[in-house]
Amino acid sequence: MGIPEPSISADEMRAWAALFETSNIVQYAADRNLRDSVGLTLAQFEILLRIGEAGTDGRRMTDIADSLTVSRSGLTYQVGQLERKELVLRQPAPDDDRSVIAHITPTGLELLRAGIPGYVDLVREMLFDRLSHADLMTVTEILDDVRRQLKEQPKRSTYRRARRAAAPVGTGADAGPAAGAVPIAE
Amino acid sequence: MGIPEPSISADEMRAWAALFETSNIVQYAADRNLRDSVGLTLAQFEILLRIGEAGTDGRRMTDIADSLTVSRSGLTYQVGQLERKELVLRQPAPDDDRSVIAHITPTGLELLRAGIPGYVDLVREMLFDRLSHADLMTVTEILDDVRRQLKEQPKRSTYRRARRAAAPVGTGADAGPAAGAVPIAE
DNA sequence: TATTGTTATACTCTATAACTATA
DNA sequence: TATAGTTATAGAGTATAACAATA
Repeated sequence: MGIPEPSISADEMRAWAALFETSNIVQYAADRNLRDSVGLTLAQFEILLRIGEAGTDGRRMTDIADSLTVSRSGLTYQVGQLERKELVLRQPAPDDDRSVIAHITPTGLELLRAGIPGYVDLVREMLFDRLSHADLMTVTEILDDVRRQLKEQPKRSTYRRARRAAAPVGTGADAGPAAGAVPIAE
Repeated sequence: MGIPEPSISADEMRAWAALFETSNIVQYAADRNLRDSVGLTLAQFEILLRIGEAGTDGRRMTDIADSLTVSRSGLTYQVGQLERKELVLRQPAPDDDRSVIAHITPTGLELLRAGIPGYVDLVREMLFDRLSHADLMTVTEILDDVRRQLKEQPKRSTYRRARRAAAPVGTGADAGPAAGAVPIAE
């Protein structure tokens, strides 16, 4: 009863909680801010950013999906929203007739320019005004490396299978399996 | 045209992107994993974790909401889902008749124990197997500090007002305001 | 008056899988 | 066969504001 060893996983889960919550709090705030300032959700704004970054060349749909945490159909939906607002234009790719290239429109670019300063400011005020530049670089190096690794393999639309079958929600009777004590955190 | 100085904000936005994307990728994977293994979304599982951690005392709804990125009504909805599955039980608070305390049920505890190992493993494999323990501690210290600060003031259900009025989406004509060049990132 | 929590409505988004078309 | 993208549909989740009750 009760777990004595601080155990590695406790450290890890605190680290994960810090990452998780910090990221979510800022994302939430950015979402509210962007809805107010430019009428887009954070998800939409991030997509528009990706497309805008590509300049006049535009960007393939799959490319965009891979650079974000969005499914194909989810991206189709969101780009559809952007297109309805005339911030984006889809055109067939010249080299591969299966592909579609999304281009940013002048209106879209305008909106991007209107939204970016506030977005940058918000992230700075919430995150970076509380960090030394050294810490900033440290975190970036570490996380950027992890991110790069994570983006390599999963190839999007694949996901880890469960490693452990469990009661499918309602099966209220089966011997307690894994952990043995009330205190969570392990 | 084109932005010469790498500018602080470019560094910052890369740091933010690393945090943002890493967190999202892992959250997405954890969500899929938990749906498979215990039939809960990550959001629901996190709520159940909060309630489970509190043990027999249970936990006030507001308390839970404040420890997460959920609105009051959103929490009511999600706890309602958990209650329908009999993983949680709500009872009026003895000391404050406005408050409601959520308790975990034996079934809920069982499910928590079934789900935690896989969750911990996933986070470890995706995140911490790619980090030295020193880096782990560094990131935790830095982010934990930021998180603590962020959680103090915003007091939940408040949010920053937009700092800059902008075209409400469809106003396709007004002089380009803020930034001056195509390349985004500033 | 401020807080706690719930409800109601409308809407947005997501999951899933089927489907078309090209490589 | 595999990849690119869309569609359809059902369901889950969210935003907003109004509401009741207690502090």
